[in-house]
Amino acid sequence: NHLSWSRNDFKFIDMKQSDPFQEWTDGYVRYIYSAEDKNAQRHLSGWAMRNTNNHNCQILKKSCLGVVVCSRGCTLPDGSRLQLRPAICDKARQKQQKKLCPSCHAALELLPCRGHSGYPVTNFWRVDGRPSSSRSTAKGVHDHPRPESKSETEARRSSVKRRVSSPPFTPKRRLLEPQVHTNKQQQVCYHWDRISFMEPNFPQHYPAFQSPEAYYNPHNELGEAPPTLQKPANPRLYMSRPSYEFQGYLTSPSYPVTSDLCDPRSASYPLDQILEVVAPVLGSSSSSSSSAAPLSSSSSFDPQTKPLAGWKELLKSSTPYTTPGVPAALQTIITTTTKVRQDPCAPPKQSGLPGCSSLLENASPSSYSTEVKVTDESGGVIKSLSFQPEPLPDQNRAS
DNA sequence: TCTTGCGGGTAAA
DNA sequence: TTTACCCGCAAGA
Repeated sequence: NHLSWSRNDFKFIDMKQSDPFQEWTDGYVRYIYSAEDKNAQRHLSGWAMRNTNNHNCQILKKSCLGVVVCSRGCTLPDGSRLQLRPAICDKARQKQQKKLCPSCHAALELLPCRGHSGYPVTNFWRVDGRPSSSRSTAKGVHDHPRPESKSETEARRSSVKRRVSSPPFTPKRRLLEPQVHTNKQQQVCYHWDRISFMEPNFPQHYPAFQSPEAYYNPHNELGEAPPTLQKPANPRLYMSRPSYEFQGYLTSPSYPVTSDLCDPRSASYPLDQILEVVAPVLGSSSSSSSSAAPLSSSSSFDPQTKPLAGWKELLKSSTPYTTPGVPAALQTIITTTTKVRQDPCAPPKQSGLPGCSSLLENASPSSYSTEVKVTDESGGVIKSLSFQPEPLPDQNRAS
């Protein structure tokens, strides 16, 4: 859906709008933040995201570490479950995993994130084309409960320091989010390849999965599917309940549940309400039926009733990269985009370009040759236009 | 002590 | 070539 991002890029730029900071991004979403946003400056995330070297000095890539849980799956005294934030540092994390569950003293277990085609969900950060903003792109749907947020972890640490003889740790949020699923359900929940996590009703069964963001109908203008996250297209727009915490962050406007939002041809979305149009376009069914799902307060979701075999059969017959409803001209942009680019990290003697940091600060169309491959955060080609001073190399090693 | 970001390097697809 | 991931380093909280 690079093209849809591209189009949204222009809208955002034109409208000079920014998103309120999203701490719990989930799904294939993208946000543009004001440069004044401290959380965005710190590349903050509620998820435990570690830095990943993508050999691209302009794009910071982070991948999710998952969540640390009790290996026995015990229930804390308050009825909640332990969901610790994995330490970011490898050594610290190893040390962390040697610790025991504060409740049942069983070993702790790290549930790795496998929400992006079997790999951890990734977040990409980069300075926006506008000098006063940055943007974040998330790829993948977290297939595990939320860990403690960073602020919670820090608060707990400082609390532990203050109170040497403190009672056993009970994460604050776990008090608020009793886990209603059984272990069997967890098994299902933790492996997204068994079910669709874009299933709108899913959060009703797993409160810890609640994301503050609106999920958008998994189809988009180009019909580009996430690499292998090929889930059956769900034509419905759905969103989770507003979070009961981090209200300061979650000031997203109320998202209109209209079929327009599901129509890739509609260009009338309020910009500050567009997060991302995601999705595997599987066949033609997804774009044609765009009935919006209401905020579901009841749930009929049952993994048992959605056998994977059915999904896979659907996937087999799907054509994820077809683009129903996409204006031909827009597709042409991609197919004709010149793939010549300069290496922004290359020494001046090779490229004649400034170094990475200065490039970010002084990015301008003149920094590149007349043929520029413009990519999104994940490295896909999104446009070949030149009016926007956005040097966007591949997310990975620019060579 | 831990987080964060950077970057060299390897391996697999 | 792309992507994931390992490792070490440095700066800073």
